[in-house]
Amino acid sequence: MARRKDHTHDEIRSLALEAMQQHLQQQPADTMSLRKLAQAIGYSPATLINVFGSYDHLLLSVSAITLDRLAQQLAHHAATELSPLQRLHSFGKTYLQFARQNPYCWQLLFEHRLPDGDEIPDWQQQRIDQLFAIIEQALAELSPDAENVRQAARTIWASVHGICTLSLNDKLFADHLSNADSMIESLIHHYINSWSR
Amino acid sequence: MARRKDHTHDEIRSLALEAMQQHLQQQPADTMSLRKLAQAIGYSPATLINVFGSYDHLLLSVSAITLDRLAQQLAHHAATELSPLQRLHSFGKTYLQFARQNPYCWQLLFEHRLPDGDEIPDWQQQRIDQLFAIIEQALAELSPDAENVRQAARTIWASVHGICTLSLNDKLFADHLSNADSMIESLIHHYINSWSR
DNA sequence: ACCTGAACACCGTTCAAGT
DNA sequence: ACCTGAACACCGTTCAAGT
Repeated sequence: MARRKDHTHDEIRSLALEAMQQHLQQQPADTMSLRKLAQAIGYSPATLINVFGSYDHLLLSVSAITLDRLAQQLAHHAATELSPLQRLHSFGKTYLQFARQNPYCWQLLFEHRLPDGDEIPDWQQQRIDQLFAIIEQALAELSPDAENVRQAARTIWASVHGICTLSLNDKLFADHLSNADSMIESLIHHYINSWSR
Repeated sequence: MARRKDHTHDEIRSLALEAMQQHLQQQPADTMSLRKLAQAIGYSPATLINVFGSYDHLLLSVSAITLDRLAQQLAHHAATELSPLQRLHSFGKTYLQFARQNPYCWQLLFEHRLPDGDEIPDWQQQRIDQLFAIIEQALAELSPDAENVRQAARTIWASVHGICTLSLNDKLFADHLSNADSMIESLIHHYINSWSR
């Protein structure tokens, strides 16, 4: 058949990741497949398996990019001239906004699991640690107790995350569509109000 | 081939749902399939499609049962002789415990989405409303403001849910394994502490 | 009327064979 | 060495044909 070899390994990587991300702007991950993706970039399914190891690892690479984009937006909106409390509210707002603007990337990031014994790579966890750092920094300015800060940061993140998840999946059963925003505000306001006392 | 007809429609329903639930005690939903399930109960895949409409609707029926089991446990542990605050803590604790004891049922319940335009049936939403009622009842005893109660109930539920989700998926990156418990306690304590003031 | 075998249009992955 | 066609072992769903 037609030999390709027009691209290096890394170029094929980029082509595939780009095509997948473009798909995720419109449709959920499970409407794409290795075969469709391969056809979209003009290579065979087997080539993509060669490059990424498996379709699951291809999806994991997309999630890594999503995590980077999320981290970038969060860092950008948490400008240090804001007060700690303002930064926390900004974190929640930006997190929800990102989830809304990238629903299918976001779903993939948090719902895709590697099969069986495959472990989440270290570089993926390091990315998450960076997100926690934003919250922890703000909290540290509100309370000196380090261990408390670790737990409070995780509690706030997970709570904000839960509100976003259920909001995206329409499982909040709230009256107004915009309720997730005020729920996050309410959460951060009340939690910090008591926690930082 | 061998005619079955040994069972009524409803009996086939039960057989399939039972077999799926048994599978979910050990393995995630995506390791089962319509074909395997059909074979497990001695019918053809097409029969299950006849009975449930589609494999997706079969999975939805399993989730309905899961939701009922969850509601039952929550109601059981929220005995009215406890104080409102105690009942809220009991809710969080029971919710996490259920998620831990039924990880694959729980994942299916919250991650499975019907394709495209299929709406979540009314009877499923009614089940969720019952869960909110438990929280709302406790909150109502702490504050008279009805609209506030609705939002606070949803905020607390979604937050507890988020902590459970991330804990189950090992995405909390916490030091101790038992941290989800104390995070939920922290969340409810601080939120209510400020909210009910 | 109820059930299903066979067909249909797909999957991800492997690997011998081609260039 | 790099890539892939074809094969393998699966999917969910449909429907004509059997009882």
